[in-house]
Formats: sequence, C-alpha cells, structure tokens
Amino acid sequence: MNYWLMKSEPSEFSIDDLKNNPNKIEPWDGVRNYQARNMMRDDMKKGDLVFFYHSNCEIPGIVGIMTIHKEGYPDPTAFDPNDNHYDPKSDPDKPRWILVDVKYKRKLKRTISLTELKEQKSLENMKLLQRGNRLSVMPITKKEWDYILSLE
DNA sequence: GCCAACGTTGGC
DNA sequence: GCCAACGTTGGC
Repeated sequence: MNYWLMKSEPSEFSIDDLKNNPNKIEPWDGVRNYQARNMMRDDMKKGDLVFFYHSNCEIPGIVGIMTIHKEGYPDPTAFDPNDNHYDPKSDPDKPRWILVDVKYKRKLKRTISLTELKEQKSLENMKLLQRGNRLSVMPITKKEWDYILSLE
C-alpha cells in the first residue's frame, strides 16, 4: 500500500466536485509534468490512499481522502485540440501523458492547512514542505500519513 | 550538452 | 497581482 498527495486548485476542481460526481470517481487529467506522470504510470496501485490538497486558494491545505480507483492509462485530454491541456506531441499510438482515476473516500473533519503542516516538527522532511516544491503529485510516507491524520 | 529565455506553479 | 523557484524548450 502506497500513500500519495495530489494537488488541485479548488476553482478548477475541488473535493466537493469529486464528492458530487455521480459515482464519486474522476480521471485526474491535465498533469503535464514528467515526474508526476511517472508516479501515476509506474507506482500508483489500485487501492492506494491519497490526500486531496487544495492549492492556490484562500487556505491551501489537505481537505480530504481519496483512493486510486483505476491505474495508469493515457490521458485523453492530450489528444483533444479543444482542451486546455492539448499536447500535439502526444501521439495516440505512443501517448506521452498518463493519468489515474481517483475515487472519493471522505472529507477531513477540517482543513489541515499548509501553515499548520509547516508547524509540525515531525513533518519537516515532507516533500510538500520542501523549498520550491511544485509537484502536483507526490508520495507520502506512512509515518507522515498517520501523523497528519492524527492532527485531524 | 550548455544555458538563456520563457512559461508555469503556487504561496503570499 | 507579485514574484521566487523550477521545468522545458530550442538555438548554438
């Protein structure tokens, strides 16, 4: 079992949007970063647990939990010229971008804000908190996962 | 293969 | 809206 954190701007797609999806499942499309892609392609397994993180908003932080519902497959938005994330260099025969489907599990009782995470001595090595980190998909250790949940 | 220019992320 | 940090692109 692996643990992850995935970021989304709530103005684009929020935890409530996921919750309100008819089947509570969402293809996590639009990721255009190779490191993030590699993790979705190679390391994410069905059933893995994921923190949903709201970025670029009033209170950035962890807002909920989801699971990996479907393992890596080609991101269809890369092939769609009308999509914001269209990438003409992604050939359907040799797709460049990979996504996973995630499924809503639950919202946290409260938002665990970035500010609060930064205050935790035991989380100082967390990837999310490293200087200049911009990855929208990142691994979390079990220790970090459990500790963060204990803050809830 | 270097590196300057550019675009994006995301906190503030 | 600003801007630091970073990834990508492309000329050479």
